[in-house]
Amino acid sequence: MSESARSVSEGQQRYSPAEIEPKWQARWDADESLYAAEGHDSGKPKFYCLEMLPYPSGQLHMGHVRNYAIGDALARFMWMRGYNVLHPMGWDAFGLPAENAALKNNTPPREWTLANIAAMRLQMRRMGLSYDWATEVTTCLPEYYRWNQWFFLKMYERGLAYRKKSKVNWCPECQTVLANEQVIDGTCWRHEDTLVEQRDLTQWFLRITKYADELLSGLDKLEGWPEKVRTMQRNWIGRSEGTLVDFAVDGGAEKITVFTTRVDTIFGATSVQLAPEHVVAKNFAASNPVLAGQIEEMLAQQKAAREAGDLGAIEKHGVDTGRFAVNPFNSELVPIWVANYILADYGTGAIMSVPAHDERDFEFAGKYGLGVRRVIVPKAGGTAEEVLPYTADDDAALVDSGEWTGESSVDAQVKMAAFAKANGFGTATVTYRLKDWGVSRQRYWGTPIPMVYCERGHTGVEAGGVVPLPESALPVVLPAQVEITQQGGSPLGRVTDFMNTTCPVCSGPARRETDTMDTFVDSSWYFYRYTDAKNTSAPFDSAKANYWFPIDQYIGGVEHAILHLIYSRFWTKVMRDLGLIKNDEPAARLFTQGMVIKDGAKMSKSKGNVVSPDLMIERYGADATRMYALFAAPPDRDLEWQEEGVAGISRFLAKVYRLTTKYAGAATGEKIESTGDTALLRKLHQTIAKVTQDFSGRWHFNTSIASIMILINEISANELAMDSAEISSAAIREVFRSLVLMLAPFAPFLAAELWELIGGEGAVFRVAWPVADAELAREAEMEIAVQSNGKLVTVVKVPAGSDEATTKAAALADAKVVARVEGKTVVKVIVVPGKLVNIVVK
RNA sequence: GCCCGGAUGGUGAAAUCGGCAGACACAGCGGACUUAAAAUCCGCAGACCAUAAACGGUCGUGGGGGUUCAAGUCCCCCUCCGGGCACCA
Repeated sequence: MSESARSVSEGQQRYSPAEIEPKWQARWDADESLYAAEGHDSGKPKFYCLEMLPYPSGQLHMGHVRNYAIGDALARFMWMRGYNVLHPMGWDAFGLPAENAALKNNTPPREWTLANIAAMRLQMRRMGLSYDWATEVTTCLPEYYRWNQWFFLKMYERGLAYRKKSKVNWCPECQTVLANEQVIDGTCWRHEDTLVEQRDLTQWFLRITKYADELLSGLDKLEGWPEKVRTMQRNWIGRSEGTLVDFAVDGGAEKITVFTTRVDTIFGATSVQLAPEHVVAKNFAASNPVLAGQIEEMLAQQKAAREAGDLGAIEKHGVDTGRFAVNPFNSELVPIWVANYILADYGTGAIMSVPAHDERDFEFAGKYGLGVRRVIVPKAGGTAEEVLPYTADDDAALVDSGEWTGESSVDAQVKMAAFAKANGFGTATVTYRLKDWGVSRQRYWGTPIPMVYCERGHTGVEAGGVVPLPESALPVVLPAQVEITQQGGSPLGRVTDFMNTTCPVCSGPARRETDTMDTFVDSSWYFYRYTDAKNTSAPFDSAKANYWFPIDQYIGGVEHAILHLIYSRFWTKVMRDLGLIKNDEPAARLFTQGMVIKDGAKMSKSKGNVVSPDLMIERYGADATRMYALFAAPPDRDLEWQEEGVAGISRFLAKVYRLTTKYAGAATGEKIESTGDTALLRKLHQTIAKVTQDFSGRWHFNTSIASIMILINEISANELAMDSAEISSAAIREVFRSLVLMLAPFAPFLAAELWELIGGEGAVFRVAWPVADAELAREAEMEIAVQSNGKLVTVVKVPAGSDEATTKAAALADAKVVARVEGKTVVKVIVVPGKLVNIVVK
């Protein structure tokens, strides 16, 4: 007789996830309707639960497992609470790794990607994740990316997509352009050791800056988003109110427009500073070889510093051009300098330098002996010689500033801007740090940009000019047979069949745009497609999107706080303005989970501390693996992966299994109420209350699971009482039924198995969530801490609901309290009913 | 430099509204069961002091100060760690 056969014969089958999980997975896989969302007419409130879609690398990692365990627990809970839940999954399937793999393995990117998707979909099914696969979205398929192209054309029509030549970030490793958002500390977001170069290229941009103000003000309303993410986006948008002021160049026709946030200090300006790239600086240099050389040197130094990754470390320096500018407020001549710390791409690339009231200007003036002129003083004690630079603008007033002398700084900022405007030499303005989104990528594995260049040109289009394709020409399909190289621009440029086409307007020869779109375009609107994934005539049906949106809960890593989460907010606003949707923001609530750490560092291949989810599933089962991911730390904090902990959860599940199977027979028992029931039912209802509360509030599933463990410990401690019928079978039935239901969001396989064993009807995660009965949950006795002067003396028991007088009397009657208080004067007694008594003595 | 987080036993953590600090687990130790081990079950477990034992005492939530009958929790100052932004005019 075999080992396992004997244990079965004893009626004590052991918990075996290796048998339970594949069995249920097969049943679930066979039932397409199991996790399908219902229609708008379901009569239930809707709940859109979404986890960020993964890049199909081929392997789920623990970060994914954690992310999906959180989302899955929530989705299942919401089903059980009677919601119509949309819980979809998809693949962010374009991107460079597929091209790298193609180079390495000689596999076409499409094949490699689709194989990875199949592998990861299977892993997700093994995890028991409740996705509606009928709505699956794969961004690298033409059914999806044709709508990227469609949106691109819509944006082009509205001037939101445009082409311009500019300095762009170039990653030599990726051999492509990067958006500003993809440059981290001067390096590529995919290659932290690769410094990004600046190149002059003609590229496609999306006009995200048009929505800068709305993207910023909308953050205030996103109360369901972490403050951290909102702050990061605010900083990224970098709105700054100020004034543009034109300084005429003395002895020249040119003018220099400076941007300042402190126009009230303009009477203190003692120089104008230009970025080395500034056009006026270049013009001066044209007739001044010495200056030209100095500017050249400055640019070279900046380039070197950028390549060393430490732009901030170069010392501020500048050169006097020998020319002067006219301050339009007082007609004073101030010297024009070129300085290395002036940024060409912020504001106008030119500033007025006011050493008395700006830290950097003060430092710079000190170095070169430029004038320092105080024009702002504190309102209170304005005559005091406070230390310069004095940079405050609240409770500050102007001095030596002509007709504005005596004005407050804040008022003067408004009035002087208005004056400049009235006199035609300036205006109030708003500047942003946010730049338009460069979306051209010189890579193969991405969405082709639906534009052609008409070679001969036709009316309104010069030779080689841009012509948008008509919608009927979509999708522009990526050619399949492409030689992938990482040199010499987009691989599409070498596919002549693709390249050579005809102009849709004049039918003359034309060549296609060979750049592809940034993959962040794909992920900017994918969650709308889930609501209508099979639509072949539109990106989605507006009625469907309007029913489901906004996303009720979006869950993902904080690393997307700027990139994906700002692009997708932008896309939502564009789609709203196209009349496709009604919502202003994609997600009402956002949750950013912590990282998964091992041995003190984020899990990564390079650190060699990766723990494979497959291995964990093999050793402990999917239920134990996902439950551990929820138990080891609250979801917003970093989680240290300790395999012993997974083993611990596995032991807990085994205990649940043993006890539930042992008492499964109680389901058919007679219905007698017993006095032994009270304590066990009390613990049950306390547990239901706790777990329910955690779901609706802060998602501290670690404490939910802890409270279920306490319940199991209590059940285990009552085994004798249950065996001897001191506890009724009705109570036993209720306890196990609720226990299994509470387990369903965390350990769905085991819950399904046990639900069947105890005779439950239907799918366990569609059964109504148990409701806590406050009456049953109430303790009969309360433990009251008794303190003397705030120090614990003893704990006394009083009947539940005892009033203040009773509680106080019980505390004062305690022998230890009497001994402590004896011989001292009781100053006062503080009673917190149900909690504590504090006797203050002298 | 600026802006967010965070710091609690050997470890992960709990304490949700200012009210018994360390729930629940991991690792550990002791015991039961076993020829033995695994598994399982029972028990111990913040530090220090005291004690034959029991009862006990003192300290304790990064450091310092404050408010309060009462502080991990509130206020002020500081240290360290993680993250974001940064010559942004």
